Amino acid sequence: MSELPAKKTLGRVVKRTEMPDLSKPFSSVRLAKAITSKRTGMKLTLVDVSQALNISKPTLIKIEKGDVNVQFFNVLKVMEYLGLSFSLVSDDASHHNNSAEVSDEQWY
Amino acid sequence: MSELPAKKTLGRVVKRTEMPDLSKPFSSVRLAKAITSKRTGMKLTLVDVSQALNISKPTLIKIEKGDVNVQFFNVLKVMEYLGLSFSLVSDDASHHNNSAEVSDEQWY
DNA sequence: CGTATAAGTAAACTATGGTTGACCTTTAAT
DNA sequence: ATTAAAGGTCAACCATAGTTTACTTATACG
Repeated sequence: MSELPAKKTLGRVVKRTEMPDLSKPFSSVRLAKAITSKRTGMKLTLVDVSQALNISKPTLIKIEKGDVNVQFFNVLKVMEYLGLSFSLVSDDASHHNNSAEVSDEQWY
Repeated sequence: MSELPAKKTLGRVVKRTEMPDLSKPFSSVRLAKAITSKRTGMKLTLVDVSQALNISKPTLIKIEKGDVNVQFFNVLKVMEYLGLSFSLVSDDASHHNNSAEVSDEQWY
C-alpha cells in the first residue's frame, strides 16, 4: 500500500487550560473557564464542538468568554456535551435588596 | 395610629407552589419550578418581578415554563433576584457518546 | 353571584443573537 | 523560518427571542 498522505496524522494540538475552582460561587466567567477546560482536556477544538452541536464558532467563543447574551439552550447543549452540569442552590435568606450580594463578584 | 386604608389592603393572592427537590439532577423544568416556588414564596407576582427586572411578562412566563429558548442573561437575572444560584458540576467520566446519559431525564 | 387581581396566550413589531465567510493572529512542530 | 492547524475577530445577512398591547382564563374574596 502507498503511504497515506497522513490524514493529517499528527495528534491535535489543543492547549489544555486549567479547571477553575468549581466550589467557588457561580459566575458566567467561571462557567466559561470550566467549559474551555473540559473541551481542551478532551482534546477537542472549537470547530470540533461547534460542528458536533451545530452551533457556530463565534457563538461557542462567546460562551467560552462568559458572554451571557447567548441562548440558554446553547449553553446547556455545550455543557451536556462536555460533561458539565448545574446543580441548583437556593439562598434561603431571601434578601432581594439593591445592595451588594453575599459575593460581590460579577456574573454578567 | 389610624388604620392604614390598606393600600389595596388585601394581602396579595399569590398561590404558593412547592419547591422541587433540588438534589435531583438539573433540568430546565426543575429550575423553572424552583423559580416559581421562590417567587410565590416571596409573594411576588409575575408583574412584580418582570417590572423589577425590566423583562416582559411573556419572557418571565417562558422561563417559568422551562423554555430554554431564552437569553442566558435573563435566566440569571431572575435567579439572582429570587435568591437562586447554580453550582457547577463536572461529570469526570467524560463519555460524550450518543446514547442515553446517566439520567435520561430531559433538560430541554 | 360579581368584582378584582394574577396567570396565561396571541399577534404584530422590534431588537438582537446566530450564521456564514473571509480574514488575521497565534502556537507548535518540522 | 515555514507551515499547518487552532484561536479569535468582523461585517452583512438571517432567524428568532423579546416587547407591547390586548384579550382570555383562572382564582380568591366580599
